[in-house]
Amino acid sequence: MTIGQVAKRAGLNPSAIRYYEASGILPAPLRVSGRRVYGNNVLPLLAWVRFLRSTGFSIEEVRSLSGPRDIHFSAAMRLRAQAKIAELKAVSAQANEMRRLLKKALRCRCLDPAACGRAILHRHPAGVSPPD
Amino acid sequence: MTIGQVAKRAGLNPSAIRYYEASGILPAPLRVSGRRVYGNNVLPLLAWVRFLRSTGFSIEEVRSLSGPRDIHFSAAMRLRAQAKIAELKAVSAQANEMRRLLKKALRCRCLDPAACGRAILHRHPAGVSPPD
DNA sequence: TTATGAGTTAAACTGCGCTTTAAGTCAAGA
DNA sequence: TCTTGACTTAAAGCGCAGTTTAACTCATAA
Repeated sequence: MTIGQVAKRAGLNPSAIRYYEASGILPAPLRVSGRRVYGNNVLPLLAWVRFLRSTGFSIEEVRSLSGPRDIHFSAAMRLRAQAKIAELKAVSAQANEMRRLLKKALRCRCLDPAACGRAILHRHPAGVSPPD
Repeated sequence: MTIGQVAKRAGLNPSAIRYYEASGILPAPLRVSGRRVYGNNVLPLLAWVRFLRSTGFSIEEVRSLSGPRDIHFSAAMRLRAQAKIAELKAVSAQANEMRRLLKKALRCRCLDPAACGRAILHRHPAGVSPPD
């Protein structure tokens, strides 16, 4: 497959695929007269990368996770994955809390944003130091 | 209060406060010999802005929400807030799904990341088109 | 043969939300 | 008077994850 075909099938831009290769998270494929030629095996790999990216792993993290090719979930990866799981839990909790507060704000009809801020943020979230 | 004092009490940098003012989400305060002088009323307002920002509203959205000063939750704002609530719900659900998949990946010990991707992504998340 | 379309590279650009920098102003304290 | 420290501005910089651009190559179809 050409890079364009891979891109289409993976739901990515060719530029993203080149970028992944340059970032070292995608192995350099064969070249035929200068052009990249991929086998089918690149598709699950790209799906895997997309999964990790959408899960919140940075490019750097994805790279560091793909160390020795023969051991998939190395100890290091397991650690990182566990950390990321905790992170995702926090993200979800934060989103839920913010949702709760926004709903509360929606129910409130005070005329003064400042006062409303005071009211809504009374039980203050995420490092907001409440006004005195 | 000077901008430095406001910044300290609001838990922000002076530059962020100036940035908010330049972005039109914070009213321009009085000037005394060129320097900004704030009243206490700016603190709940900043708390409010911080709350909206931490909830995921962009600067642009925060601006668009602070339209007519006398009506706090305008119809437009309620709409936007409702949209954001749905968004937050999706964020939370997505985080939970990713967490589920990562946990699944942690339990798996296959040797081939590609095959693992296939296995884990079998019930595919978030726009990942599964490899054939 | 020539045009077309898809590929190649390095380098610059994007968007967001600030932060940092450079150069200047100002009031108060020593 | 001089210094200090906090402020002022406009403009540039940052980090991330790609995208876009410019200039080029190449195989294929007309």
